[in-house]
Amino acid sequence: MTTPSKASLPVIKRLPKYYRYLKGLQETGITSISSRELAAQMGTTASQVRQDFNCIGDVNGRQGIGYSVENLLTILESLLFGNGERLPAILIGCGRLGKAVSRFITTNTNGYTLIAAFDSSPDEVGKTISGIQIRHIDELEDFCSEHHPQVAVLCVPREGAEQVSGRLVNLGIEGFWNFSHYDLSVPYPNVIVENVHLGDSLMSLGFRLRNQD
Amino acid sequence: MTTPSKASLPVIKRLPKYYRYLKGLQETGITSISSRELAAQMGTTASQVRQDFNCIGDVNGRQGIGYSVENLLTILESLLFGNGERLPAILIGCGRLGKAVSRFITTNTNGYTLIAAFDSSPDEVGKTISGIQIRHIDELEDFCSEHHPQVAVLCVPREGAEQVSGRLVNLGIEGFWNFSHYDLSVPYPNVIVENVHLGDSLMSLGFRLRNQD
DNA sequence: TAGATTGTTAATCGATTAACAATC
DNA sequence: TAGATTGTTAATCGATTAACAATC
Repeated sequence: MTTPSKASLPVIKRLPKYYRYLKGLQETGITSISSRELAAQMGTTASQVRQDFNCIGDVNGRQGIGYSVENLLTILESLLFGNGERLPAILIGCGRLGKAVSRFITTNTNGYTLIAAFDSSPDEVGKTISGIQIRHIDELEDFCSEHHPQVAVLCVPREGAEQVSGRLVNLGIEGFWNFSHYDLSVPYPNVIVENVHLGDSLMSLGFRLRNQD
Repeated sequence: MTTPSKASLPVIKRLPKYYRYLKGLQETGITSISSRELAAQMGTTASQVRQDFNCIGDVNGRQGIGYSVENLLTILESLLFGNGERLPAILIGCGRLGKAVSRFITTNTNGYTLIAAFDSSPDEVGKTISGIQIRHIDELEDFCSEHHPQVAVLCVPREGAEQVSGRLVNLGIEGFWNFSHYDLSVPYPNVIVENVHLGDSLMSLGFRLRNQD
């Protein structure tokens, strides 16, 4: 019996990659895979695969045979997507980028529902974006205390990002996806931020540190 | 005299954060900063700051005083942006997301110029996006061998990403910014890919490993 | 059975942090 | 000078890799 140790951040970051790769295997009808083969295909080591699997739960690997693809996917799905409920997300900023991203969220992601959109321009308020009425940013606090969105997608200009991210953190937003070219990790040290850059371009993803994995 | 050791990947990843923070200091008129204070403000340790600075070049810190903000910015700028020339970038996929991202590149990033845009739909070809005429994707090879773009921004649907990324790697593209919900690191192990995910959503940035830092 | 592969412990590697002499 | 701070070496910490008995 395994006592799954809490997965470290590097392990957690590898999980989506396992998930997508195993999903591909499942689609081609492969039902079982060894750590050695999985590692070779994914460009890592068999040791790492086994170490990783040992902290995510009861993977039930069978000596001489390998792991059940289906079983691994079930475990990874529950870790990555929880109970399958979509996280309620709100969009902040409904300009060109916000419009495209709202479409991206509603059509290309499985993990979220967009429940509201906010903008500071009176011209945009009342208009519809991906089937959702745009609200004025002043309604943010009232809306959040009533509907408790968990994720905020920031599509505001750089200058607005700092102020609005402060409000969002205070409102208990769990994570954010930030397209504002602004580094959110400085003001909120308790929030993990993944920054992605090429030159000085920045896109970052933030989430609160949870107690468990 | 310092013999700057080659910076490791974790160090490199921290550079943009130093850059942005120091830029903010410069704007408020601060000309000098100690590792201790910089670390406190950025949420790291003074040791790490000094270790990092020691591998990026001749930072010329002065005992008892600290580092010159301007000097640090100069060093970081040259590392992050090279000679200041904008990297020629091409956009693949001119749908809703592509349109927004093209705007984002031309207005919010300093490191790139968008030199071409491609789409597979004949309806889009010939139209203009952020001031650039959309070409048919079949022209990709010819265009690249003539103009040698260094970065590709992928805004195609997930299904198209694998095939087109293979073509781009063959064409010598140095880096890509990928909005296609597709993990590029599996097929190209020599390309460093930063994946950012929240649930099953994926955005990734890829770049070829260079010999030097 | 024999070959393959797991689960887990030990060894290695690398990154972060601490310490401190040098010196502004 | 005395206090502050660097540059750099040493110590610690954590993650990755190797090894191997257990066993399918």
